[in-house]
Amino acid sequence: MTAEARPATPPLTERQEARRRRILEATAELARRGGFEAVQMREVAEAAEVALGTLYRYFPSKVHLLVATLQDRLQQLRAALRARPPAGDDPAARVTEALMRAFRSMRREPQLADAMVRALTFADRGAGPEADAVSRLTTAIILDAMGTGHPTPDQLCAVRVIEHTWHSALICWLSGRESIAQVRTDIETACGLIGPAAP
Amino acid sequence: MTAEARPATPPLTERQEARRRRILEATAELARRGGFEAVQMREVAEAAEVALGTLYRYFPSKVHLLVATLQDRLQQLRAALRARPPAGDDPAARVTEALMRAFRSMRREPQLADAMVRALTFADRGAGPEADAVSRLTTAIILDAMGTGHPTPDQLCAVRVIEHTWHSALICWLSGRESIAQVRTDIETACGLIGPAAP
DNA sequence: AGCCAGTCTGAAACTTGTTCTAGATTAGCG
DNA sequence: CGCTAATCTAGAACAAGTTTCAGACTGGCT
Repeated sequence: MTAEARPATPPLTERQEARRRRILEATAELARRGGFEAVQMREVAEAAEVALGTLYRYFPSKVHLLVATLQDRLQQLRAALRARPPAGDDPAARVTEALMRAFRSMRREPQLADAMVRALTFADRGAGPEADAVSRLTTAIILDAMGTGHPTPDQLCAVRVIEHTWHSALICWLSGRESIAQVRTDIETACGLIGPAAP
Repeated sequence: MTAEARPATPPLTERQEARRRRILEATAELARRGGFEAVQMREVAEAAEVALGTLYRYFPSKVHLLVATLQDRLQQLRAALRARPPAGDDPAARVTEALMRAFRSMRREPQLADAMVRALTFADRGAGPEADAVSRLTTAIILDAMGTGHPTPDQLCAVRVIEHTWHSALICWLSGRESIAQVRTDIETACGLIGPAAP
């Protein structure tokens, strides 16, 4: 836990850390306003007071940039969930609540959500590691909510299906193809796979 | 059933039908070779012997073009499945088999699959109707495989989760984040939601 | 202090999706 | 046939992601 999730990243100086943060801030702000297309690399660079080339040094593409933003948000979300964990009786209910809370935070800033999620689904092999990190974070959030010590293989399968459902339902909602109620139903249905589980 | 799925499309002349077909052919061919990024509008136009403006008249964006290609494939797939339906004993097994056959056809041309699926997930509200058609086709394929007359609401929920899983697992596999075996497991797990069902 | 390597900046260039325009072709119709 | 509206073509032009480059700046080292 102490070994932060930064495998091969050389330590950044303070100014560099600040730059990185400014970039992520600017990205989120632009995305909040106009979604994916409003996040234009030149504008991000300008808003973050950084040269375009520098932006590309920190984040090698628009997709990387937005996926990193998502990663950021998920980390905050996970922390919030740790601070006030879902309080259902059985694991399925807790996972549902956790994901619905996540969904609510997406609904609060739909344009930002759109930008981040579209970037994630668009991420190809080039952004593999970053997308992977997001996936691992999501898994961790679900496992946190389940609360069972070490999950069985069956449970891991269920978690993967839940994750797929969460992800795809979110996309459908963002493109107006699915209602909020349906998203909830889908998540509940998928969480049914966890079963009442062992006591 | 007789009212083809062409709501507002004025009837095309023979030459126009041929152009449309040439465009879709060229798209598939380019995609097969180099995936999403190899499908460049200028190249499609040239390969289809059509002016760029015409290409855009037929398909208002690259996303539309690729989603239409996917729609095309799914129709063929559905026909193939009708011709030789999956032969499992229970609905869950049949749906699994249908989806695994679909998956196999994707594996045969991974670059093409990549292009089509990336376009689909990238489709925003602008390409809503087209993406919807793809979704309805997928649902139809699953319902075909289930074989139950009219599904219960619960079953429809299950179908939606299966669809989400299929879709998202496919993306994960395409970006190298999930193995073929995992895709199968995920689909089987999701299909478990159908249950042995009523006799 | 002086130097080196790495980093940052500003600006231009390149790529590819998308739009626009002017003129040629075509289809349908009297 | 000859007319008209729609369609098609060729090509320029525009927009935004990405790359490149020369020069300025920074941080660490002796």
